[in-house]
Amino acid sequence: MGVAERKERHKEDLKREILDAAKTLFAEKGLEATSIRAIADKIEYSPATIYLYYKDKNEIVHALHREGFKLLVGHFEVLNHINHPFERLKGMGRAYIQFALQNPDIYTLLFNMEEPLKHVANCFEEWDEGDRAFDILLQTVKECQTVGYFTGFNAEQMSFMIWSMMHGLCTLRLTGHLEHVGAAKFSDLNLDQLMSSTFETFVTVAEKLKT
Amino acid sequence: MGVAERKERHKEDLKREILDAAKTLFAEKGLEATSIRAIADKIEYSPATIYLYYKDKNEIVHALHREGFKLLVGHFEVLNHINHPFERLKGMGRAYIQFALQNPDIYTLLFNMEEPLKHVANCFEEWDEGDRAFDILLQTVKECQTVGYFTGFNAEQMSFMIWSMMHGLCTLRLTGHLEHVGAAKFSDLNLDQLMSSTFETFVTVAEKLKT
DNA sequence: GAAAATACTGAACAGTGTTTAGTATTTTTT
DNA sequence: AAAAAATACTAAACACTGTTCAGTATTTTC
Repeated sequence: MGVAERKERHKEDLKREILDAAKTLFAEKGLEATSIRAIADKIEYSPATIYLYYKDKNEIVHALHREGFKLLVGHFEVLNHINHPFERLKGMGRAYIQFALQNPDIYTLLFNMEEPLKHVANCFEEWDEGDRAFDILLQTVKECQTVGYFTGFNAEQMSFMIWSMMHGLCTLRLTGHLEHVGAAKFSDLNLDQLMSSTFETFVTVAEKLKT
Repeated sequence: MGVAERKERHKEDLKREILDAAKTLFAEKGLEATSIRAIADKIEYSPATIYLYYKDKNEIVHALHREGFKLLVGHFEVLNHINHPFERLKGMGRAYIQFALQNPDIYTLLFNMEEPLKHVANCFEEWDEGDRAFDILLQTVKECQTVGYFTGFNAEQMSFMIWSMMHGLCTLRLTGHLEHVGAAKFSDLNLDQLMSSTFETFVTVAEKLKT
């Protein structure tokens, strides 16, 4: 049955090709501006062919959603060698910012859109990479508590607070709000510095709370 | 010239009517799902008429953008009577959350979209209500510093941090991410309670830092 | 060699934002 | 009062979108 396998492989290849084309166009022009026809053009198939491999556009978006989360978790996992939990937490913060700046559209897809998440909610069978990312944060916060950080706080709530702050910072940056307000208040600082210094402000807060 | 004035007034009325129809439909179905044709239907004019009063859809969105910021600033201004700055800051946090939950689509429009902000950047003549909202926050933080809060911190950076946290919290809530992760971690808490307690976590942090 | 399954596509449908040519109506000018 | 000009509005079209479906080659099975 080597023939069937080769065909199956080709089918998987094409599915991959569609996803890669979608990812490229998406990064170039954004989600809304990326049409099925444009994806079809890029892989040199007819638009209708796309629908033989993906149910609809949402399914493509969802596939990118899953890949995006894996990429983010990858950014976190390279920090595993850092023994001190608070140093690791700082590294995660910087990695999160870096991920958002390097993959602005994927970041928006992961955290600023409703639809892909709805799809995840309907997929019981598959492990949710998004929850895993939060678990990594939660675990790190708990470890920080064993060495005197965040004492007296609920770890889950503190993790939510940290995530909110990081997410808010990245989102305000990517939507241009940081640029808009920052230009008026910090004409000497560039935006990346402004993000960093806002993050470092939180780090200072956490260190002052240390017992 | 009474006739010309009456006509002018009618023209302003229709412009208002278009905006109100857009606002209603927008709140009902969201921005993407609100078409020019639907707005035209609601005010019982042809779609082309819309374009006699607004250059394009973006201009309608931008008009709603301006109104939204005024609404938010209004939420803040009712707190002016609170003398103690930190109590006022807490009130602002709760008002911000309330505003986001009561006007989810307007909130998204104000803080999670790029396009309306670009339009603002091109309008030099008009006072930007968005900057004013941030100024209110910044001023309050500075006042807090006079009574021992946030000592040793740069007020602008602290304000950015607070805004980021509040915005992140609201955005994660409105996109459904809080629901998604929260359901796994806090099955007993409802989402509004989860938002409140995350905010209160920050309040506790600020109080612990007080000198 | 005939039948069946596979892989793919052209054309269409219903929707979108937007433009343009044209039509009534009202106002101004002669 | 009649002609000209300005106003308010619209039907129809254009180019685009996601999506579906009938139909066509090609390949596999019998």
